[in-house]
Amino acid sequence: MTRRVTLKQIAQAVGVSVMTVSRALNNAANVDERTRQKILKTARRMGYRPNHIAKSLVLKKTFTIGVVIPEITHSFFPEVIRGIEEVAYQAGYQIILTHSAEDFERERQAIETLEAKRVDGILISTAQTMRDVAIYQELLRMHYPLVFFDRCVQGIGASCVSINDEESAEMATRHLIEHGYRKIAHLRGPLRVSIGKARLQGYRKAMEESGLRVDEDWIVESGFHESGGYKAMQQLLSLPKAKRPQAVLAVNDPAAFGAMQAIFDAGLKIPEDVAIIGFSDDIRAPLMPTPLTTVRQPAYEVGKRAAQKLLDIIEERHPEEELIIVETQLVIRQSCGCGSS
Amino acid sequence: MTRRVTLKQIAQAVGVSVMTVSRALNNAANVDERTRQKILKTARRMGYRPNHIAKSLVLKKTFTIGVVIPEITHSFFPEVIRGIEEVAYQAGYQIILTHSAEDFERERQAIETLEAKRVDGILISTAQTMRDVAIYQELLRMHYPLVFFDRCVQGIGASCVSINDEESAEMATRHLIEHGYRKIAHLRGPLRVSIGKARLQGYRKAMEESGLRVDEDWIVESGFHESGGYKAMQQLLSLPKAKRPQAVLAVNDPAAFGAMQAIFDAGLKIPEDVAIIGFSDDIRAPLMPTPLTTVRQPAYEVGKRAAQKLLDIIEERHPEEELIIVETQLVIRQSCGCGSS
DNA sequence: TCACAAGATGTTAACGATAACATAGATTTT
DNA sequence: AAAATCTATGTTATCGTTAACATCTTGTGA
Repeated sequence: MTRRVTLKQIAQAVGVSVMTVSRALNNAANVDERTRQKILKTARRMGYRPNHIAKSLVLKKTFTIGVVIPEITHSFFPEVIRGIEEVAYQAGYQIILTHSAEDFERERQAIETLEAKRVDGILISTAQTMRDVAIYQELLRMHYPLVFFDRCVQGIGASCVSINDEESAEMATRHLIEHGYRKIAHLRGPLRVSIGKARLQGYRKAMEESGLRVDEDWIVESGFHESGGYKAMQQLLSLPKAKRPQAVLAVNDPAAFGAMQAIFDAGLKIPEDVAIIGFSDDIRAPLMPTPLTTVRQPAYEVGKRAAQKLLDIIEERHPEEELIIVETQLVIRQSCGCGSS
Repeated sequence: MTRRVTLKQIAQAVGVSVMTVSRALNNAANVDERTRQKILKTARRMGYRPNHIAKSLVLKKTFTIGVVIPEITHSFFPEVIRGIEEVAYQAGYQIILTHSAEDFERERQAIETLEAKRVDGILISTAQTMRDVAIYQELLRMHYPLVFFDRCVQGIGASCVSINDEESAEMATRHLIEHGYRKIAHLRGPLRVSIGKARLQGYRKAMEESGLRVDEDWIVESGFHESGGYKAMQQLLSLPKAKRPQAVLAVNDPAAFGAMQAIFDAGLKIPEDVAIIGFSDDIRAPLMPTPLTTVRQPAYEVGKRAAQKLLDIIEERHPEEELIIVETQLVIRQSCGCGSS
């Protein structure tokens, strides 16, 4: 790369000290207007580009935040990123995006690199294979600004932005119960991931409070993807007829899509034979052969709130731990048994 | 933030010079094994985290690449990003993601910041409102590694990774012609964006070579979104019956979705009344009431190739200008008039 | 007219790391 | 055994910028 123009070179060209150039370019006070103009002109002429690396070194601030997501393709995260990016942009921050591909080791590496790059703070949605919380605790111990979003680790003192998973799952399950279904199954996510646990709890709570028995065979792990949903649903459909569920709450929409395919492949109908509700309001949800009733997660909003909270910590406005809940909404379509909307 | 441990502090603790610590931590030769072990142990105990900012300053290398995309939500770009991230990760690079929101001024700012942060190279997909190419030329003049992807600026000496837009549009148009349609319209993108221009050209070429007349009223700008596609299609449907097109090639899938809705809202049927082909193979394409025939763009592949090319330039393996074409594939479904596949 | 404030600019050190060269002591070569 | 080579380590300068303090001018009020 061509050697870059530095403050020193501009200083020499204009015939002033480096410090004066620095002051002029940073619009600091106490610089003679004529000197400033001359410096600005020369800087432009010479094609000067500020060096934020040097600046960061002395300021101990990079105006960069690190984002660690487990998954890019799933339509939820791009929306979250857009929210984060929007808030960061407004505040003059850049984002370094890293992708753990649901792999804990890769996530740990990502965090290490982000630390090495001295990002001003980190936003994390944990990987499915998360094993221990020591890395996060270490970050917190050093007072490294850290905010979890969507998939949180709670109880270690970090702020968290997520949706009210438990209540939402409860609400969705209640909706199925109101339709008159009694045998309701749940395709659950991994329990070490916060949303997996919370949604399962919400499901259980709704069943319990309605006095419905939960057969443990109705709770099957599906993971977050189509294929897992397909297999899990097959398993449910292979139960003896008396045990077979009339309705299913899926941990997210992709799992629901897989399950719908399995139901279809078994020659059954939705919602007549099996009703189903998903979670996400994936872009594809309204386009399914039977449009999918689902819990809409305002992903953009989650991203925005998470970034705002992180900046509040970084800039020491509201550094205290906080649990921010973004409200969901049950989007009723046909898969739950409701008439065409 | 807590004061960070530095090489100097480790050096003092162990009783050696800073340089020895640096060497030990970088696995350089000529460090006594016992000394190295002692240093490594002390570094770990003290919770040392390397400072890439300082490192970057002296090495003039950040192991970071900047990515500028015009749009995050559109399912194409998240996939591209995943490809970029994957290649970057393998090579030990991080990515700074910036989002121009289709705004030229914001894109210019993003590039400036990336330069200031001294990223080792930049990947760009230009904004729709692109006005002049001076910024890119400036980057190239300074030999700043730069690769365009998807929406390229050609003829200024930068490498570009994209799909064979023109040929693909030609192929898709031919397919419509083979179905026997004669009056074929095109919902085009903005002409200042490379894909807008190329796809239009491909359409024209196919029509011309088949000896079909192109009525200029058949070429309507739709932009890249549903709403634009909807409006553009309404415009086509309002043409006098004799001029009304029998088939449409849309510049991308979202535009096609909008158009399909307009056709549906006009009480017409796809493909019986109007056939349509899109471009992208959006995740929703197979789920449309009439599944959409479309040109599949291997987005992940585009991301990978772009990142690889950029790294080839950065690491001076293949710095020469190159036009990399990733092959598309016509995914035949029903909207073009083909029977159920 | 003198002391003092304010304005404009300069000087020095620091941020945390590495490159390049320097220097002891140990080991090999002839 | 002297010279040459290698090994382990240290010293100094540097990357590009800013903070903090120092200095020099000019203007101002008593």
